[in-house]
Parts: sequence; structure tokens; C-alpha cells
Amino acid sequence: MPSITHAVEDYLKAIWKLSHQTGGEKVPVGDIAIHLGISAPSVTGMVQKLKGMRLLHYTRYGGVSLTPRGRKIALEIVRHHRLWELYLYTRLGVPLERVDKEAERLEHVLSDDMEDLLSRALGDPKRDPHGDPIPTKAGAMERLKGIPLSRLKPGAAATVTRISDRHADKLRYMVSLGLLPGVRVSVIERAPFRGPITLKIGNSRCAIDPDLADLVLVSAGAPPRRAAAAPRRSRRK
Amino acid sequence: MPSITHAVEDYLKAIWKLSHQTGGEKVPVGDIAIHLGISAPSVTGMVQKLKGMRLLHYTRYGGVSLTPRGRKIALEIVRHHRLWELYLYTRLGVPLERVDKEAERLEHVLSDDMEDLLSRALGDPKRDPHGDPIPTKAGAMERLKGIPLSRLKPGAAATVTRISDRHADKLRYMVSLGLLPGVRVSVIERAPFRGPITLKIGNSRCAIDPDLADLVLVSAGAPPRRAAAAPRRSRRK
DNA sequence: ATAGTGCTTTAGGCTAGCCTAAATGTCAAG
DNA sequence: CTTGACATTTAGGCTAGCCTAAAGCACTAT
Repeated sequence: MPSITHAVEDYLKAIWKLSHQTGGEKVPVGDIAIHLGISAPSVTGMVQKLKGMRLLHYTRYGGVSLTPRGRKIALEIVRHHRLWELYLYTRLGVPLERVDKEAERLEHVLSDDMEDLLSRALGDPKRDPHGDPIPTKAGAMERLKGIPLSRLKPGAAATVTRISDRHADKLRYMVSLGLLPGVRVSVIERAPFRGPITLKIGNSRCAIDPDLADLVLVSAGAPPRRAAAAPRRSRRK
Repeated sequence: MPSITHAVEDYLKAIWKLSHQTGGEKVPVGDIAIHLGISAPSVTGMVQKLKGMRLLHYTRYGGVSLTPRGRKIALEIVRHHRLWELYLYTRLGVPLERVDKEAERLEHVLSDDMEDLLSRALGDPKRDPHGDPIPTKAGAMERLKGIPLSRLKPGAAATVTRISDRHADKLRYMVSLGLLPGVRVSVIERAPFRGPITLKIGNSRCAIDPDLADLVLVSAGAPPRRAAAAPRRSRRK
């Protein structure tokens, strides 16, 4: 019986992500290939193997979906990933746009005992620094609520709940604007034809592209009760 | 040109350790095999590959020794390992006898940037929680000074500087005795014929086997100025 | 010297994961 | 219902690392 290698974990996580964000059931093999940057034939091969391990359902030309076992493992990796992200961000001061890449490697290297210690050291957090929910150890995950910032009507105010971690460069830009989870924003103006959206973030204002605003989730009324803990950057040297 | 894989890092670290602790120049292939738990033929194969990468010197039947390049990489891994150990111990409260195994996996997963952040977060430490010196980024390492506790004369007092991390079970026992770096000990009595050594550790006394005492290094007069920071175990639940 | 003993190396094989090229299935549009 | 476009799978190959079995070297003791 084959074991859960790093590669297996990567596949399961990718499949989970893809089915999670599209909401769809079946995930096409090609999408997995693109997401992981691996050739389609390689993915077919691995998928057949994972089917043999009963980690996913698969029919030729029919796409894949995770079994409960597969989903459990996927969520475990997601939990590891997000715990590490939070740790890197709040404790080591790793810049937000870099935590994803670092956590990508660390997520595979976290024993069960250490997972507990890490979680506890962080105060058993519910969200990672991007605002994404951290699955519980049992494999339950809070639903992401909120609407894209791009959908917010002019004049409306809201609180950022989550910023997408997909594109490091865009993320860095958002950070530079102060567009972070827990921050209060309001829409001042929206140009027609998907033109720029003018925002007030804190006390400053700026205009951003709606494509960028798509990546930001906001929650209507919620006050910024508890932002993800700020990093304590060491100031020495 | 082959790349520095995890396996390569493990080999270099093993060779460095073996040549470092024997003080000898050439390391026999068989020793590497035993140390890594890998068959001798596999080691021969890898060693030939590493020679091709100019990371070590090797002649058939003649053992191996690291080139400067190889040593640089080995020390980098050792640095990673010891930084992680200290981090796990002082920040996450991982038990001392477990940090080695955990760090074994983490050491391969530490980017250059993160190494700096980690080191800084720890206050650019010089020692790991066992008392072993942490190599500098440039690849320089302080020499371990001190004598084995087993060599200490009755009546003499000293400070523990380092306890071996080789055997997790023995390490756990030492921890339970309070035999930790920075702790003051004195020899009350030594039974003849390598019999048990009776010690005073702090305010309590105990008798230990000289084989165990071999694993503890002590420094004659040094006062316990700064022990490796104690773990702050969370007390919740 | 020479045989034995014990490393060490060669030879040959295996698995995991990846690749490219070529074949095959699916589906929509004519 | 046929064809083209495109996704997917099969076939065949590669590298990294590991293994076992058998051959080869070196050193010691007769």
C-alpha cells in the first residue's frame, strides 16, 4: 500500500482547492495539471494511483472528486499551511506576500504533536493572515462569508475579511495600500464599464482596478473587532 | 549539473558529523551507511555522484572527506538544524528529546531569507538547546570546549555545557534529572571500576552510569551565566 | 607468500514522479 | 451523422535513490 508522499499531499490539496473554489463537484484533470504546473499525462497517472489508494473518485475522461479520506488529508495539509502562514507572519515577520511560498514547503513537515503545539502557541487561531479560515483538526472548516469588494455599491462601507493569496505581486500591492483583513473600507466612486473603483482605506483614498477588487472579500457591517495579529517586526539593525 | 537535494544534504551533514566527532580526516563509506541507515552500495553510489559535484574527495576503498564547498553546505544544514531546535524548544515547548527528530525534517526547508528572520527572532543565538554551537552564516563554528562529566574528579564542581543529542531515551532521562546546559553540578563520589558516579545537581543528588556521564560535557569553573532560554510551556488545558 | 576476513564496489533491479509523442475519447457545430 | 477541436489517456522513457547478490580489494595472520 503506497504511502502519503509530499506529491500525494500536493495533489490532494490542489484538487480540494479547485473543487472548493469552483464549487463544482468534478475537477478536470487538465485543471490540476495547470494548477500544479505538471503535464497532463503525469496527472492522469498520479490520479489513477490515488484512486487505487481510495483517496479520490475517478472515471476515465470524467474528472476527479475527493473521497472523505482524501478530503481529510487535504484539509490537514491546508490546516498545516495556514497555521504556518500565521506563524511566519506574526512571529517571524515574514512579509505577507511571501508566507504562502514558504508555507508551501513547511506544510509537509509538521508532525501531529507539533501541529498541536503550533496551534496552541498561536492561540488556536481561526484565520490565517489572509483571512482564510483554518480547518479544525477534525477537518471542519468555517465557510468564507462576504462579498467581493468589486461588488460593493458606492457609498457603502465594509470590513475586509479576506484577500486572495494567489498572486504574490498583486498581494504585495494590496499590502502597500493597507488593504488587509480587518481594515475598514468604503467605496467613494465607481467608474462605469468596470472602470477603476475609488476607495477610502482608513484615512487615505485610492483607486483600484475591479480585477484587483475581485480578490478582496468584504463583510458588510462587521466592525474590525480583531484583526489578524500584526507582525512584530524586530527593529534592530 | 545535479542539484542539492534533501538526500545530498543528509549525506553531507552525516559526513561532516562523522569526521567532526572522530576528528579524523577520511570517513569510511560503511560508517556513513550505518549513520544514515542506508545500505553500503547505495552510499558508494551517492558518494561517487557527490564527488562528481565536487562536494567531497573520494578514492576507491579510501573513504571520503568534504571539500570546502561540501563543508559549507553541511554547516548550513547544521545551522538550520540547530536554529530550528532552539526555536522548537524555546518557542513551541517541544520536549528536548524530541527537537532533534523534528528539526531533522525542518532543516531542509528553510530559505535564506527565513534563516535570517529565524535567527534574528531568536536573538542571533550561539548555542542550540543541547549546548551545541550554531555555525555562523559564513560557516564558522565555535569549538566545543569542556570535558566529559565522566572525567570530573570527586569533589570538583562544574557547569554543564552540552549534552549529547544522539540517544533520545537517554536524553529524556538526563532531562528528568535536570542535567541541562547551564546547570551546576558537582561530583560527590565515584565508585571504582567505572562504577556509578554520584552527583549533586542543583539541590538534589543522584547516581549515574559513567556511560551516561560520557555524554555530558562540563566546563570547569564557568558560572551558569545564561542558560539556553527555558521553554515557556503553555499551561492551558 | 597466501588464505581468510571483512569492507567496498560493481551489476542489475525496483519505485516514485516526472516527461514527450502519439493515440483516443468527447462534444459541439455543421 | 460526421468532422474538427480539444481534452485526456496510453506508451515509452528518464532521473533520483534506494535495494540485494556477487565480485573485488586490502590487510592480517599464519
